[in-house]
Amino acid sequence: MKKKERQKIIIDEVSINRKVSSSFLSEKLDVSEDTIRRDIHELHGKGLLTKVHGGAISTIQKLYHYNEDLIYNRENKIRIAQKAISLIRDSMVIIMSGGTTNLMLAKLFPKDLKATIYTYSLPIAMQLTEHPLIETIFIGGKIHRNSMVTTGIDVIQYLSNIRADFCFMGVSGISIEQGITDEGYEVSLIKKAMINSSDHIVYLATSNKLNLRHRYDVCNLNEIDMVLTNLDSTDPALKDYLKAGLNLL
Amino acid sequence: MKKKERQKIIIDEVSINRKVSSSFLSEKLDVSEDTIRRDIHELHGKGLLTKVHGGAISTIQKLYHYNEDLIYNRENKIRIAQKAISLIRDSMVIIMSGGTTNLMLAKLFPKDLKATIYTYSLPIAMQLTEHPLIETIFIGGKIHRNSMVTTGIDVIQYLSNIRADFCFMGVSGISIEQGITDEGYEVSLIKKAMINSSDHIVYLATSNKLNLRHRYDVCNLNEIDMVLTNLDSTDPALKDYLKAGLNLL
DNA sequence: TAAAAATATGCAAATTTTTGCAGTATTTAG
DNA sequence: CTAAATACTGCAAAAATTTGCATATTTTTA
Repeated sequence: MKKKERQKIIIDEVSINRKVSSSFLSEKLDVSEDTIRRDIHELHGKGLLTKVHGGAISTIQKLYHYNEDLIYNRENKIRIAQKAISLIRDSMVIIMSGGTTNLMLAKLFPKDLKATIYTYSLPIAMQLTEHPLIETIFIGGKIHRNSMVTTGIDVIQYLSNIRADFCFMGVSGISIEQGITDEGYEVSLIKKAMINSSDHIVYLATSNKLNLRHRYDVCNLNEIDMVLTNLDSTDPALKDYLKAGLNLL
Repeated sequence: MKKKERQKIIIDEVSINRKVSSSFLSEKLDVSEDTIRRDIHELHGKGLLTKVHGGAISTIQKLYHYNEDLIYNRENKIRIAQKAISLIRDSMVIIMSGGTTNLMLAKLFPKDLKATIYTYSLPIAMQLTEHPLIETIFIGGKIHRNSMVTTGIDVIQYLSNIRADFCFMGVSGISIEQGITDEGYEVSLIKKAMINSSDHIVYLATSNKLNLRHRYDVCNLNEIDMVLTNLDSTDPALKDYLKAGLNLL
């Protein structure tokens, strides 16, 4: 019996019976207990079941899984996320815009972080369900298919009624002359609303987003409290931003 | 070079350059063009890039992927979803509650279906982003971690302002005496609100949900327009439901 | 506490998957 | 239309992964 088939049967058994022993599975599947043990170890690593002494118990099944390997510029995004995490304290209220840097941040939040997070991004909301102490509020609206965020007047209205400590903003582009800009008109209005509802604006940018300008203005440089990039804050590429008075980390 | 590593490099190249030729990749990675062709074929099958003549072009990256193999009772859910699809027409307004049967339905909607769909479920919303002609409206609120749906007064209020043709309701339990019931108080209120906002209530139930009762009432049998199960409507297990005057398919 | 059961580790053998090649079929460009 | 480039199929060899076993270690049970 091939490994994949076998592991599917293990998942089904655990789903039906809640707890299953390695010896039972070994007999049922006609393989050694060692093989079952390995399978259980692997499935546990994927979060599909929980390994216990002598067997396995079922886990709430998450059908959607996040493939981190696919993130472009992943190491840089991890670096940025780690800088962002150093700003966060328990009991904060945070707004997160979309994008993969924010998604990486959501993933890397400490598992014991206690916070309230507002977001309009489906992937980020899904990722936040893995954090037991985070209260996630999803801002509803019409789904924009490609970016998997909500749009529309509902989103802007909702944002205008909340007050957050921090807004972590990503995706768009930043330049000295224009500040933060975005490709879409509606998204730019939503981001403006996020900024208006937050005490501190932290812009997350991989270095390829620096000096990039889009069609719609979101805010000026002087409205941003801090920019977090994968570069060291002494990097020559950031010289002009420092000179413009921006806080870098 | 191992296959996984190689495929990651292919994805990165396509992301950077938008279009890449098989011969370029073959040289760069020092493998035969046949191997590249196979890789591209496999990555195309996973939706990670688009195969074109002589190479590949990039696809919008979806980082969250749906593992259909993990759905318990999958074949039964497909059967139910197919029955549900036979009820749907273009330009309908539909409310979908949570659960894996509804998720399967979302997946199996025709790719050319034109409809407006309201949902409070993160996985279902994500699945609906694969349907180019479906307008998905996500009902915001506080995320309930395990079931990945939104909860709270916001959801109920939002629902009270819309009017849908159909509500496809799943998960809970159904019995002759109590009708539809649910495990959670708040979810039961939300489901009541879904029912109040819909012209037709269609309950989706795998046979193991029949004669199952939970703590909180959602609605009586006589409020349900139709029940779709994996069983044939002449099945003995459904006799009492037919006698109670229920429509079955 | 001692004995039994479960787990972890290393390894060779077994199994499965991948690869390049040769030949054939299809598509593209001139 | 023809020639060149690309794609597909089948296959044997190579590579990668999996498996059961033996042994040592750890955990659980009585």
